[in-house]
Amino acid sequence: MQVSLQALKAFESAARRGSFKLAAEELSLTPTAISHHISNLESRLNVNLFHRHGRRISLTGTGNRLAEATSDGFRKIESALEEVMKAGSAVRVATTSSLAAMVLIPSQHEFEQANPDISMEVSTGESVGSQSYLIPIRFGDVSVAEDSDIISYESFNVFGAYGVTPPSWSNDSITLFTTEWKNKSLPDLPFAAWLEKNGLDGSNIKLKKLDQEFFGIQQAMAQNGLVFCSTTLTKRLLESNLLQQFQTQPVKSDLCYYVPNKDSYESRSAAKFLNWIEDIFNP
Amino acid sequence: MQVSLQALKAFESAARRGSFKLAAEELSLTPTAISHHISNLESRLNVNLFHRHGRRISLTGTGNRLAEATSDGFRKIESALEEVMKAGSAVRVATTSSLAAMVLIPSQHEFEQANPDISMEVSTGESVGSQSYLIPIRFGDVSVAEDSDIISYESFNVFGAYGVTPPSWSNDSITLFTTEWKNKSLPDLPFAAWLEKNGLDGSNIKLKKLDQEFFGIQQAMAQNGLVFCSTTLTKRLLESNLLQQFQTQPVKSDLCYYVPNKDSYESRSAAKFLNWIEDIFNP
DNA sequence: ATCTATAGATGAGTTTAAATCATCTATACT
DNA sequence: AGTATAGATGATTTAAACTCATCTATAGAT
Repeated sequence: MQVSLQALKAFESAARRGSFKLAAEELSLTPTAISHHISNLESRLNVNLFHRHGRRISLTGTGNRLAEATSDGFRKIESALEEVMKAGSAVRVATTSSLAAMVLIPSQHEFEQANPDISMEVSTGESVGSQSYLIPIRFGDVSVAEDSDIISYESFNVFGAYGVTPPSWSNDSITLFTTEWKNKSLPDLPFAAWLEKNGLDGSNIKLKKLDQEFFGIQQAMAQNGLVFCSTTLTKRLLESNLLQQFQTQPVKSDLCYYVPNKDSYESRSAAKFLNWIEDIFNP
Repeated sequence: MQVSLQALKAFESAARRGSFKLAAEELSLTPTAISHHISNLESRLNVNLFHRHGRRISLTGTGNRLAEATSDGFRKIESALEEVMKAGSAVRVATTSSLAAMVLIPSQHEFEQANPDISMEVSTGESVGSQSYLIPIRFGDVSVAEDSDIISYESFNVFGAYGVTPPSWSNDSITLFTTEWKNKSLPDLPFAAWLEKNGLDGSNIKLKKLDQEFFGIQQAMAQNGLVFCSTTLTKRLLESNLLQQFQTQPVKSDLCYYVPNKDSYESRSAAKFLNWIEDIFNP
């Protein structure tokens, strides 16, 4: 093109503001720069774009037509840019209450410390519209998720509040918090498999079922009790000695966390977030 | 703005052509420049815009969205620019058959010689839609035209083919070509006033009426006859000795040539043309 | 009316952004 | 496997963009 885009931007701004001085302020330039741009534009186009009444200016008819087009055009470009920049400077993550409460929100600050240029936002609940640039972390059956989308295969085990005496499985009557999904299409927790793997089939265990894993965890912590739940959710609490685990072995399940179309996120902040969350899940 | 428009243009082109090399050709740059622009853009936006498969590229989802907006935006701006440039590089003039045939078309070449960067186009006829940037030169009653729009007040006189013997008004029976407008709202030619001014009231003059002035002029030239017509139309022919005038005095009329809203033409080519045509009419 | 302050124009000089060149890597096609 | 092509990267050069100093014209105030 034979006319510079910057000159057009200067013109657009001057036309919109009706003054070279104001355009200069808007673009962080000197009025001289605007004047040069516009006279350059006028001589390249062989058209007067502004009438000069001494120290006052007004658009010519041609100037007016050009101004409309340039304003529309730049506005379009700028609003798209803003969208994209938003995507680059923030990650919005939507996930289950349990993952949000037990993992994401507690480590949100840590992520932002490690990535000062990215702000992280966590949301839960159904109301999560399909906003652009939202990263959903879903919890579900491994068979419904694409292999490449899975960020964590869930294992389960029994945990207790820190300091609680290890239960003697064979003798005592034990109360264990566990989860029964509201959503019936989700696979059940592998409690039977866990009993078998740990040779505790005949134990005298009473289950208290809640519909969110983190409710059970919180109950166990509050009442010095025990909870059968995902190892992913408890990792942080184990590390900070708010929970403990015993001699029992974890069992795999058919449950996993996954991000639908994980590879379709090309914003660098999304990529950083996904790497970071996978690192947390699979250290 | 924190991203350069040139980088966006480079991106737009690369996105549209699907190749840095092709974009470089389109923008008359090196592929290196495109590459720099795009990686600069990507790091400023914190978003990958292209997938790199070795030496092949493809848009990311974000890239695609941005490309749509930038393409639309730049297209809008560029098409307006083209319009304006057309206005700057050409003048389109619409006028009466007589003015076109006797004045504008004969001096078209001269104008283009004097203004090599401007191409001039002359059109006549009713079909002239209200195209943008068309300059109409109308012929009409001085009372319907704005004073400032008038480029020529018409005077009338009798002219003859060059070399024809001057008529002896008192003795001979003389045939005179003249004009009777098809359009009845136009004032008649000031023939009676001319007779009076030149003291020829009683002369033996036979009028042959045609509906375009230049028909009369051509007839007079072809038949070594006489024509009563506008001095504007004949000036060129007088100068080139194809017509001559006699001892008679010209008379003013109520007719004029004018350009509606003459001052609204701000393209420099239009301004040059208008100056030039006024110079021709009023030397 | 005259004076002052302000907006813009103009030309020369400076700065920074943008383009190129040279070099390197990866891949598609013989 | 070998060659040619597209793109990446870093250093260097170039040209466009911006500013500064100066000047003009006008709007508003005294």
